[in-house]
Amino acid sequence: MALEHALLVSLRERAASGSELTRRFDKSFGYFWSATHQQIYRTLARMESDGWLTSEVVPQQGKPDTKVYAVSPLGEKILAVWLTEAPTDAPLRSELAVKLRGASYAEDRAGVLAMARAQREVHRTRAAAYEQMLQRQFPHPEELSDADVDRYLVLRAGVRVEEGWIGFLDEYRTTHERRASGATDKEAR
Amino acid sequence: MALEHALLVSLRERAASGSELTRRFDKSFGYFWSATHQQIYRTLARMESDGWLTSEVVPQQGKPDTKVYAVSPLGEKILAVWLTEAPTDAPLRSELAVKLRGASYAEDRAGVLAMARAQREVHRTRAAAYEQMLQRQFPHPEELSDADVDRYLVLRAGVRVEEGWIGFLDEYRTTHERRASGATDKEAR
DNA sequence: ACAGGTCTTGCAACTTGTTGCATAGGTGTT
DNA sequence: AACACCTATGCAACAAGTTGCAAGACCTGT
Repeated sequence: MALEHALLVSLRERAASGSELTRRFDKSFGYFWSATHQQIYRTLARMESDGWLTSEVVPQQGKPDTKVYAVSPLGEKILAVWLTEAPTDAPLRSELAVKLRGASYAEDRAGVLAMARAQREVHRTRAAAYEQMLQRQFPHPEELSDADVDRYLVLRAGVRVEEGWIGFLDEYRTTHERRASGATDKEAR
Repeated sequence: MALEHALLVSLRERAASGSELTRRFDKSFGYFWSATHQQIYRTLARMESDGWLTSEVVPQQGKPDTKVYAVSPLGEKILAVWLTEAPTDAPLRSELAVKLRGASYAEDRAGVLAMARAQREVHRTRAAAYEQMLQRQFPHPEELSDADVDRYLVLRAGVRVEEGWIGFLDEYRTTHERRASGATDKEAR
């Protein structure tokens, strides 16, 4: 599993409570590792009982107390080791790819093409969001600290992946448009 | 869920048994949707009892009987509808991104860079495999049937995604190399 | 004939992730 | 004080995905 390690990274960036972590995993961190608050609370509890984290109850202004977790020396050690290990190759799951591959079994190819066009917009919007975050958070990429340059670079990865999808969805659309217009005679086989 | 729909697509391409589907999901189909044989057998059983599939026991030469599933009219209908719906946005989970973002908490950045280099090779190899499949299976992309052009295009998506990672991992490496050599004075902040 | 292999199907137990709901402290409004 | 409303933490039940194992069919070699 790797949620625990994602939590270690986030907590090393700054100690936090479950709800604060939930917010992070809905925003920036969540762009490459998502989790629900339930998962997070449960995992934090387990990590603490395993000695990876320490916690401290902190009273707040105008809000209920929070339980703020920090990475213990054991947790730091575990993270340091994990970081250099090869990632366990993710199970690669693209619902979009399944749909596009199955497009010829829809009643109407136009419906799938419309979905693909909408999907292209989704990716375009997401890429734009990343780019805006890059500009706002890292206006001078040459002068970043060690930890910040990695946050910067991972955002760059996000942009590239999104652009990969956009490029593909354009290829998908133009290929099918060309076929629909020019090559109606070849439709059967 | 979407394994059921992935199975519908695969079974519409050609009726098959659980073990045959397991093989497909380890190869081509598995490049964008993976599943274990257990998942597949259990899901097929449920789909049949829900009337999405029909099955037939087929004796084989030199092997135990197999239970070959085919998509029922109900299954076809369900698939046709599903194909045009927007994909439920996948939970985006990149263990590599987590590791790269946390790189500054490793004992030694060199270890993470080595891991990243190895990872680049993994993606390069995978991209090459896709390209080979493209060349072998679709030597003449202009003359493909409706179902085949989609198989072709989805492979193209695979190539693009892999190339996106390669491009990023190159950027990652050169950025850190530049920092390590030139800018040792800025290391602290 | 029987030991050893492999193929197909499948059960059981476990882990991971999701959804719905609950409790308790705090605020603000009436 | 009573009420609605918000935040933070958490329980419980469920769904999805993984791992380990095994039974039965069939082959091959001895």
